[in-house]
Amino acid sequence: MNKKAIDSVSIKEMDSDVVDAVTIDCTIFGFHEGTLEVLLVQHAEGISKGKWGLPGGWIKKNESIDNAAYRLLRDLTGIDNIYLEQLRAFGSPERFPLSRVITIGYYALIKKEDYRLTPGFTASAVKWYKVKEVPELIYDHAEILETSIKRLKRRVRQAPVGFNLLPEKFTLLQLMHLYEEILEVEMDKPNFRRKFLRMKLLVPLNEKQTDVSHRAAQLYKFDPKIYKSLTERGFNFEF
Amino acid sequence: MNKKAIDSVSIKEMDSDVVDAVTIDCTIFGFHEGTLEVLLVQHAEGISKGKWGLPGGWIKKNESIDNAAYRLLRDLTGIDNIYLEQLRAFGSPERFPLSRVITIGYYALIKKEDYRLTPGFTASAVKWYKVKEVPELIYDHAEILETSIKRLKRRVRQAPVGFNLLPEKFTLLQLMHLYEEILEVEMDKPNFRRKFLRMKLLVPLNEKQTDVSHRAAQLYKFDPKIYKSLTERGFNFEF
DNA sequence: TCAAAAGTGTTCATGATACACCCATGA
DNA sequence: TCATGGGTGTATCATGAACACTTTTGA
Repeated sequence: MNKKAIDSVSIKEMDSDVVDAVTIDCTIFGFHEGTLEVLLVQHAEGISKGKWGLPGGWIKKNESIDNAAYRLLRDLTGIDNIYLEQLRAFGSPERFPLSRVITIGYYALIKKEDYRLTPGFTASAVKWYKVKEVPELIYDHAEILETSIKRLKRRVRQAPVGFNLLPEKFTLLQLMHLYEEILEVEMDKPNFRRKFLRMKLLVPLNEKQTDVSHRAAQLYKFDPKIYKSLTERGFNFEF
Repeated sequence: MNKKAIDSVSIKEMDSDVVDAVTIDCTIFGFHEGTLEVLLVQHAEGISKGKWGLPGGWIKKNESIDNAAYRLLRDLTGIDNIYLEQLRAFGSPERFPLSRVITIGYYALIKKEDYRLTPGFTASAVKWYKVKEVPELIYDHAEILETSIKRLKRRVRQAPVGFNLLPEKFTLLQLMHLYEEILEVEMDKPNFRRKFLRMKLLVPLNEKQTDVSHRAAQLYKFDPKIYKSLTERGFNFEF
């Protein structure tokens, strides 16, 4: 038995044969006109010049991985307080052609209304794509995207994270369409209403839709305090 | 906007300020006499000499992360074909006191009957601990263990991974006790039977318990082919 | 008054839960 | 014959799915 194999404590030797490069790559989801979208960047230099990929970068020595991801997103979108979750590490030896690099995948949910292109950045370099219409991606980014979509599908059934994709005020139908789009299912409107309202997660506002050519719908907002108190008493979603 | 922030393609500079050390740490679960256990190692050298931690090690440049984890487990337990799943990366800047090291957490499920201490390894250096009785662990290993337990609880409700902790042949009650132990709940025997049998995942053997001072129970085995065909048609657990 | 979406009511089938009960086996 | 776990039957209740129906609003 090799002692080193079980002792991660020992300091890595200078000339060792082990992985020494780690990046972050992040899938950023948005929701626009009933469609799920992702934010892609076009690489401006290097061997993948002109190709599209997920935004990413290096992790600095004095920041946690999560904070590195937040920093990247802030730089890219200009938004703080983004919903962000780590997926896992991706580490096939061939994933990056020039050297051995492990990447840590993240996915983020943003309210597109809050998003603004950062000054100094041209529209051709950063672009929203519909999830079903993404172009070919560099390296293993298609796999990371695929994993992100799967994770989002799962996550959305366990906690009300979908709200991070909607504007502050929304109708029950908008919420249902979000779930339908993410989960790729059709839902029954009356049943969805009752099911969601029963959870008591939504706060009805003293406000209705305006300028719609049909009966105006009640607007709701999501109250994270209510969610917190419910989760503390044990709580679960399922659609 | 910093170009580097969104372009993980560019080769890392030699003297850069970014993370350059990655390890693996693995929680190994076993099940013995109705109790969930984990395999811990006692560090023989370095600053944490004498203390207990999860088995771990470095990732080699020519192997995937998963394969690094399999290699570590094979070296440690002598077993191939272990059930193994990545948790996520853990990367607080302070997690390792001597330098900046990111670790990728794994958890594994092994049939304890298959396990044998590798020759040249003394019992004092590797030991099974009951999950509820683990000693203080080095670095952030308590967090990794905690995450493993949570993940196992979740995973066991979605797929029949629990079988990887049981011997080849088992009774329905043994299976139920495994679920009770992992999920920390009490279950109803008749209902558990029916629920599990309805799934048609178990293959009844032409064999019963022997040498028990009560009615001998039917022995079952788990057929991965059946599980596969069921998952392809869409299938889900819930307890 | 029509179209379109908002919103309510009701029925039916399924599955979870609780628990009473009988069966086989060794000590 | 008793203790112990193996195994079956059944009544009750909660939930999800299907769908018919009424309401409100702008065009």
